[in-house]
Order: sequence, then structure tokens, then C-alpha cells
Amino acid sequence: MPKYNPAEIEPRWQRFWDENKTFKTPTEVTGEKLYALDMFPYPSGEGLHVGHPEGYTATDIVSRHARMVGKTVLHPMGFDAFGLPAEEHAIKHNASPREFTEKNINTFVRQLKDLGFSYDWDRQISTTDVDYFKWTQWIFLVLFDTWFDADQQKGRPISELPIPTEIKESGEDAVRKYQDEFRLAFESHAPVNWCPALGTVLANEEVVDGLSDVGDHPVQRMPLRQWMLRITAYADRLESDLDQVDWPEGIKKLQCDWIGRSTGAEVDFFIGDNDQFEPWKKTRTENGFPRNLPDDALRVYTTRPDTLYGATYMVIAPEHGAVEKLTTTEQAPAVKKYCDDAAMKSDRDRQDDRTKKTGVFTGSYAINPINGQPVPIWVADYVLASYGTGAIMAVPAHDARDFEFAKTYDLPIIAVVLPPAKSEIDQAKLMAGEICFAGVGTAVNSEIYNDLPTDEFKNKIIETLDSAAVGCSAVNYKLRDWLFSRQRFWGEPFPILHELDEAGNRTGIMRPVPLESLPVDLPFVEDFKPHGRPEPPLEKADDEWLYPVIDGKKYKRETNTMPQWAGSCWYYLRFIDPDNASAFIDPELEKQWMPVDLYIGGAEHAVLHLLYARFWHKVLFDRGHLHTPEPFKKLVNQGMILGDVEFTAFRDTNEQWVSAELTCENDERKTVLKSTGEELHVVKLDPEQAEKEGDNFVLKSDQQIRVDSRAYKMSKSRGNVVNPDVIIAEYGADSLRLYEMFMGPLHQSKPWSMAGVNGVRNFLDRVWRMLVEEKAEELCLSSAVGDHSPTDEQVRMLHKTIKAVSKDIETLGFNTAISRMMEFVNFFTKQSERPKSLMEPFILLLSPFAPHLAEELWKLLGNDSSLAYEPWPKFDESLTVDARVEVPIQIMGKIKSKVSIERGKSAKELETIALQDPKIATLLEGLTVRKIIAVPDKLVNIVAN
RNA sequence: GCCCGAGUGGCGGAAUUGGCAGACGCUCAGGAUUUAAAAUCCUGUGUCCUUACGGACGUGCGGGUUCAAGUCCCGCCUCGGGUACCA
Repeated sequence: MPKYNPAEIEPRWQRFWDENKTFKTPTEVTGEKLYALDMFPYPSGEGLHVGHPEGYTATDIVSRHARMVGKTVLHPMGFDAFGLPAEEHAIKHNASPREFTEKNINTFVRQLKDLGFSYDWDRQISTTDVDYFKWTQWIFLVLFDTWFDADQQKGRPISELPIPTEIKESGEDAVRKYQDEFRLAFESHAPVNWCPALGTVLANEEVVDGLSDVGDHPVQRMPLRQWMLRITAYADRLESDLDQVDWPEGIKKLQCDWIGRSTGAEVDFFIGDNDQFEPWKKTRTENGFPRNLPDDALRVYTTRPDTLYGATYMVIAPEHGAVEKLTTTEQAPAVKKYCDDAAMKSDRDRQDDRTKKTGVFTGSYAINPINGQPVPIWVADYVLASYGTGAIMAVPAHDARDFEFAKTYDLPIIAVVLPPAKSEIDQAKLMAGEICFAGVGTAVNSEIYNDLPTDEFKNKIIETLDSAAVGCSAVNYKLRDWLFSRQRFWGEPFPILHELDEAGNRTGIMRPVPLESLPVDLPFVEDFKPHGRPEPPLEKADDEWLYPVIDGKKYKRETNTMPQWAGSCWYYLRFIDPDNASAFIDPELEKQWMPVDLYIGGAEHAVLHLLYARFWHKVLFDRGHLHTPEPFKKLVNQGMILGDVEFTAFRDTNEQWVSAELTCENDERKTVLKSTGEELHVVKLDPEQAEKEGDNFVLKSDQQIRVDSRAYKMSKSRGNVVNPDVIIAEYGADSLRLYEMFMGPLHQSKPWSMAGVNGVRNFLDRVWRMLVEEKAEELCLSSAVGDHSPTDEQVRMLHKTIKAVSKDIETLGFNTAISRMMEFVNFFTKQSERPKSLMEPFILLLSPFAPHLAEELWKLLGNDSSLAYEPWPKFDESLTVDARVEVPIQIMGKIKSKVSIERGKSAKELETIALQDPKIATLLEGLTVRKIIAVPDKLVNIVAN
């Protein structure tokens, strides 16, 4: 009994593809190329999750389709394998992170092959391969060798950096140190996330709400020598080049917001005696606006220079360099205490305190350059040292934070912007300082600028400030430079040597490891357990590794390692030329294949990975190593696959049911009674126990009790994780692929449903039976399939299907493509004659979606080679439309009748046909026809009363 | 708070430029086949009224534009995601 048996078919075809290298990338691109890329996975110990194959199936369908339309396809897969979990595992089990990682990669490869993806496995790479990270280190050295020329907006070799004469005269070391200040990769003393409980430093992404992602321990900020990458230099290009790519608008916006470009002005407030203000202004006008701020002024950044007349006080960050200088002796103890407290505060505490504003008066005043008014200077932690100039002019009438602060400390509030007339803001309250208005409007209380609209005012006042040399227009970004080092073992070592003096101390001179000495491999380290101090584990390497001697000089290797992002910043380039031993990529191949045409992955990488990769790409582009300014032409984010829908009900301590709308979640994520906070039992219901009542679900046994119905994110703790291995074993890989595509639109998140998997399996069974004689002893074609000449109707069915499926693959509308194929099968299983000439093209249509089954049936239809490169079926437009159409006839927009007519009737003819329709004629009796709208082949609407 | 995204049957979801709401699948019900079951095949399945013929209502809510609105405009509500003192 030859039943559809994926467990037998699928491994057989996977072996066939493997042995015949069916999906090996051609060495030459002929005709059009397609580079279809998945965001490569982190090979976790848990193995593949059903979320992975969603995007992978999508790119696989696109790739398989592209091969059939004659494109040359690059479709690779690799692994982003550095990272904390492997290191943690190694510490716990006293094992090697490399072995653990390799084991996990093997599992992933096995699982991916089980799904029948058409990857070119000869190009498999892992970021942990020594041959791979050799080039990651090389790219780091490119960054190290590059400075950003702001005038040309371009990264250039450090050797081209203009050196001031006085530096040049001070000798070679001075020049090297000067250059070091401009490199895109540079050292700095930055605060890091130090977690005392875990005894380790954490990456930002491992800190959630000021607590460690693992174990919820508090995290402190402490300064440490770190490597930084000057991504801020590329902020403008990273923002403006988004115009060149075909990405979802939402993702572009996320990146823009993350870059956070804002325009405004820097303004200097004079610090000194009142009678010195006029002379100061005069000197300024004469000497111009100083690039480096002199001691006699406090510089602020504002996006609203138009509110300068409303600045009633100033605030500097507790970490601001001028705090001490500005603090009067009288205020010194209070200010010192405040700043010390702020430094001690963990991020968590700062978050908790965010709602209430605190601060302390320094005792000094600054003079507003526009009106000569003295304003008090405060210190407060709601101003960040790391943004703008670390100081602000506070305009409480027009900024919510300043308003709150002014109310707390009873500072004056002066309104200087009137809201537009149609606004609902209460003007009287605004003028009285009772409310705050942050929008735009027209100026008031601003002397000669009164009545100017905000925008005009801004431009005018920047001009004024500029000509008086007390301010200038300025741009700021939320984007910070990228903290690029980690104090971990399992990452790429930096290819940097620090020169040591006789005593073994760093001289401050750095030397890149030369290309011929790359890669710098990870040394053997006995034990990389955290030891309570934030020193990198590589400090424990033996002296031979740690202290190389070159040309008689002793060096110490850099012992920080790169973050996990490093390897994923350029892997898409290496896939093009994975075995190149002499370069990171062959320039000719790069020209052939770049950019990536389609890039699919999760939205969790919308900002960081995509921004970092674009940054590296631009640096490599500037330095002439690449020919495209952007790496990823089209980007699609797949939605999240949630667990099966769950029904939950709640019981109180007396075992009484509590209706869902009376409950809420408390801070500890426990479900409690809204009114009393009493903790409730959460009861998972069988779907049978719930039923729909109005807009909600209720208990069948007590319809007064509302229950919760929703799908949750899959998680181990919730126990709703679906393992792809299990689905493949039970339904087959083709069913899993098809189901994940059939669930809904690719970009949308959607709940898993086992019944749905069964549904698509049913469809594949029907495909099988459409062609296979199930009752026969041996595998053979169904008697219905043969060399019949097809009927018109059958031909139309095929051509309609080809058209729809082809279009849907192009727009990535896989769910509707599948439903069209279902319609085809539903139609033909009812036909007693199924012409082979129509069955063959159908199998080709199905093949990108369910490749194993398609290959099997293709062979059964008498073909002896793989269908992977068969030409994609073509359709004839004229054969996709029916000769007759059914046209609804409406009266006043309501359908009253339908007529079947020949396609292509004119509006005039339609009108006549509609009025002659007996049913319509009866209904129109006694009514006056006012107007008839007839849309050919669509509908007729009669307006009558 | 702010910024995105989404609300369509019991469920997942379909619906070129406004033009037959509910394609396709699941679920459920009935029937055929079968000694029986599984499998398969057929029929039905938005809500309400009606014995029926048929009719009324219906795309989160309230308004509007239009011959015609799931689709366009205005005002809300709910859910999901992101982000958080960025001046």
C-alpha cells in the first residue's frame, strides 16, 4: 500500500541532494543573481526552535523558485557561535566551550538538513572558526587604521590624518598618540555593567531594567579601560542611506530613532560678575565662538533656542566637569553628597527614582546671553553627562521634566510660547505657570521676537547667537559610541599589542598584530571562572602568549575579547568567498554577489545587529574593500511564532472562580485580585471548558466567569515550546515547512496550532492521492493520470494557479500561494481525467514549498533527474480569465440579483441587462431610477427611490 | 508617557486602484462507505428572525465622505511589540 510516507521519502531526497551537490553555488554568475540570506542562528544547546524554520523556509522557497527561473543563486547558512552560554556551560562542566559549540553546531546542521533547505553546505561557516575570525580581527585592524574625515564624510587611512606641526615636532610617539585619538577603534575609560553577584561584567543587552538577565542580580556601573568603536562618526550616513534600501518603514524608523538625530543650538551662558557680562560679550563678538569652552562660560545644548527667554535656571549633570568649580563653599557639602549618592546609585535605583526629580543648588549663577538675566545653576541627575554638553538651560514652562523639577524646588516658571489657537491648552493656566506646554506655537514674553512662530524664531535666534558668538547651531545624536570589549573568554581576541617599558608598565604605544601573524588564536586557559574582579580571563594565559617580544621590545597582548556582535557584522561577505586564505573576500566575487538581495530574520535584530553591520560595511566601503554602500537591499522581519492558544481561569484562596476582568498582574508578575491584591491560583483550562459569550470567553460551567484566552511566547518555563524534530517525525518536514508558511503572513506573529499542521499534512496526502494509485501493491501513477488532452476548464485552472503562485512568491505571500494550490488539488481530485501535461507543471509549482514530495512525484511522472533546475511554469494571461462572469446587481448598494454574462460587456450593455433582470424589474416598480453605476465585469448599482 | 503594529465567524486567516465580506485551512454537525473503527468521500457551518420562500444585521466603538467603505477622513477603545529623564 503506497501511502504518502515522508519518513521514507524525505531522508532519501536529502541524501540525493547532498550526494549530487544539487545546490552547490555555481562558480560563475550567469544572468541575474540572487543572494538570499537568513540571519544565521546562535547554536544553543536547545537545538532548533520552530521559530527558526519560518524565515528559513521563506528564503528557501525564494531560492528554489529563483533557480527555476534561471537565476544564479547564493543561499548559504552558518553559525554565530561565540557567546556567553557556551562559556557558562564550560565553566559549569569544566569543559571546553569549543567542543560544546561544535556539538551544538552539529545538532543544528542535522536539524536544518532534516528540513530539506537548499543551502550550499560547502559554504558553511562559524564565527568561531579560526580561519573566519582571522578576518574579523583583520577588519578590526582596518577600523583601527581608519579615521573619519568629517569634511569628506568618509573614513580614510590614519596615515592621511593631518598632524598639527607642534605634535609633529614632539616626535614619533606624540604623533602615534595623536593618531590614536582619531582612530575608529580606540581605547577609553568607559563605565561597564559590573555584576558583583555573578562576579562578571555584562554586556548592555544582558542587563534588563538594571538587573542581570540571568538571575536578576543588581548591576553597577564602574569605569574600566575599554575598546570603543566610533560609530557616531557615521551617524549621519547611517541615517540618510536608509533611503537606499527596501526595508519595512517601521524598521527604518526604529533605526532613525536609535540614531536619534536632533538639531538645535549650543548656547554659552556667562559665568562671572554681572558687571563683567558686557565686556565678556564684547570679547566674544571680537574673537568668535570658541570651539573649546573657556572657563568663563557654561555651554548648553537645546533643541528649543526659541525658549531662551523662558530659561529660569540651569542644570548640570552630577558627572559634569564643572561641578566643583561652580559650587560655592557654602553649598559644597550638599553638592558633594548629592554627586556621591548619584555615583553610587545603580541603574535600577535611577529607574525607580525617575518619576521624582531630585537636585541641589550649586550656589552660583550664570547669565543668560540673550537678556542678561542671572539664573541659578543646579546639579540634578535628570540631566545626563553623556548627552549634548551635559548641561541644560531649564525652561519649566515648556518642558515636562523641567516643569516637574521647578515645581519641586519652587523655581520660577515663565511661559514664552503660546499654543496655537485651536489647541486645547488652557492659556491662562500656562501663563500662570500651572501647566507646561512642550509643543510649537508663537512667541510671547520674548521682547523683539514676540509673535514669531516657533520655527522662524529658532532660525532668527540662532543667527543672532551666531553673530554675537555666544552660540551656534548644533546637531546631537542619541547614538553612543559602541563599547566593543568584553571581559570574557569565548570571543575573538583583539589583534593588538601594548608596548611595555623596562618595568613592565604600558608605555601607551599600541602595535597592531601584522597580517602575517593573524589569527591571534585564543590561548589555553586552565580556568576562566569569574573571580570577583573585573579582569578578563585571558589575563590567566601563560607568559608566552601574553608577553610576545618583537624586535627586542616586550609587549603585552590585549586581553579583552570582542563582543558577540563582531562576527555577525560581516558574515554575509564571507559566504561569498568562504575559503579565501589570502583575503577576507575576493573583490571580483564581491562585485558579482553583493548586495544581499533578500535578508530575512527576527525583528529583535532590527536595531543593533543591522546598525553594527551597516557601520562595518560602510567603513570597508570607504576604505575601498567593497563596492556597495549598503549591505542588505531588501529586509524582511518574520513575525514571532507563539505557543498554542491557552485558556486560563483564576481561583481565589477559597477555591472560588474569579472573573478575568477583576484580575491584574503585580510587580512580581503574579496574578492578583485587582481590588485587594490577593494572590490567585492560575488554572489552565481544557478548551472544552470555555465558550464564547459576546466579546469574551467564559466558563461553560458558570457563564458569569470570564476566562483569559491568548497565545503566549514559547518558553521553557511555560512548557509550550514546540520541537521541530517531533513535528518532522510525526508529520514530515514538508508538512512543517508548509504549515509555517500557511499560518499567516510572514511578518506577522501568530499562534501555533497542532490541528493546523494536520490540515496541511492532509493537503499533501491529497496531492499524493491525486497522482498515486493508493490501492496498488507497488508505487504507480493513478489510473486517472494519463496523456489525456486537457479540457478548457482544466487548462484555465492550471494557468490561474501558475499566475497566482508566481505572483505570491514574488511578494512573499506564501500563505495565499498555498491556498491557491489547495484549490487546484480540490479541483483535480474531482476530475476523473488528470492530464499529465497539467500535473507536471503543478508539481513544479509545489516544489519550492514541499520539495521532497515534489521530487518524488516528479520522478513518478517519469522524469529521471531532480526538478531543482526545471524551468518554472509559464502562464498565458488570456487563459487565466473565465469567458463568463457573474455580475451582482445592487439597488441602493444592496445586492438584489446576480446575472451570468459574457466577459467584456460595456457599461451601457450592463445597464440594459440589469434593468431587464425580472427580479430587479419587479423591485423597481413604483420607484424612480435616479442613477445607474455600471462597472464592467464587476457590478451594477441602481440608485432609485 | 512616547513611538510603531494590529483588531474581520468557534479558531488561523482571504479580499488590485473603494466594487459580491468571510477565499483556503482548522473545528464542529449530518450523511455515504465499512461487520466495526480508522482512513476516505459528500453536504452544511457569521449572527438573528422565519415551518419555508425569504428577510434583517454584520469587519473593535462613535461619527463622516461616497451610488458603494474591512479599505478613505475625524474622534475614541482594546491588545501586542519597542523605548524610556536624549533637553
